[in-house]
Amino acid sequence: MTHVEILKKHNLKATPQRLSILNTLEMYGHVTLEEIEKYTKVNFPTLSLSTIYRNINEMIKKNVVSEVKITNSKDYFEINKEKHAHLICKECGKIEDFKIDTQDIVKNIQSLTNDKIIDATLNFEVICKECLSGK
Amino acid sequence: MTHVEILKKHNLKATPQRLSILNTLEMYGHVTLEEIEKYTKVNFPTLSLSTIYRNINEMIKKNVVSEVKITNSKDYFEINKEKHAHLICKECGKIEDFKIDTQDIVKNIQSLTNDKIIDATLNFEVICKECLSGK
DNA sequence: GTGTCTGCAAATTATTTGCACGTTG
DNA sequence: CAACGTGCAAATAATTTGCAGACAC
Repeated sequence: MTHVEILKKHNLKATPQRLSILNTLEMYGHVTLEEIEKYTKVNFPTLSLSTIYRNINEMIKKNVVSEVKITNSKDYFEINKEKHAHLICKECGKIEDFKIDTQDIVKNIQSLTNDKIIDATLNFEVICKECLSGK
Repeated sequence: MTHVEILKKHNLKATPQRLSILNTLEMYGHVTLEEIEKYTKVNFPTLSLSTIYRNINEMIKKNVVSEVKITNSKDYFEINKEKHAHLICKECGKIEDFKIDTQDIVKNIQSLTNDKIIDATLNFEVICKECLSGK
């Protein structure tokens, strides 16, 4: 689905500002607010910070974008895709998506509590292969 | 270990301010900054916000306290204990500690990536037993 | 054309800092 | 008593909001 289609599907007008924000998210995968500002302004110098805030919040509310919170670091944002976990390199800080079925984990864990587990947010601290190989 | 001992062990002087913050964390388990301010000031009305900020940050740096980041909610703080996961009730918002060995999960997952997995931060969205039973 | 969106400036909220004084070990 | 910690006020940073004009559909 194109970004235009995604926006329309969620009753958001496909403005150039929104498209450029989504484009930045697409290109960089996981970005902080300042990074969105920095990278997006390269191609869209007149974009204002308040528009970024308004749109990120709006798109989060509509489930187009989601927030990735990582201990001891800033908040990141990503385009909403299939559910996945994150691998966060302790050394270089890179964040990678990690496609595992979180429901598998949920099933394994469910027997350990009386609460009904609905879903899981999983962040793994890693040393990524590049850092491991000393690159 | 008492709070005084914990602080000394980390080269932090055991001031009444720090002890009262730790006491609030102990009593409530997981608290936001505003909650720390609110609850702590009941017994310590002169405590200043900047002292709370300074000490929370200091204690995080020294691993006395840790930050709990949950998608779509404020940051919480807790006293550092054995590694554990969190169960977050979608309905009432309550956060419970969930004592599972995160290393077990790490082991199960390690074969799926070439990154070296060091540790895991696990948050489970749940409906807690109280909400389930309609209380 | 109408309702939504944007940029700007101003308001509000959150966090940090400098400094003079108090306290801990 | 020396180093460290605190409160206060001021500085800075982060986020939100009101409004007038612009744009998407």
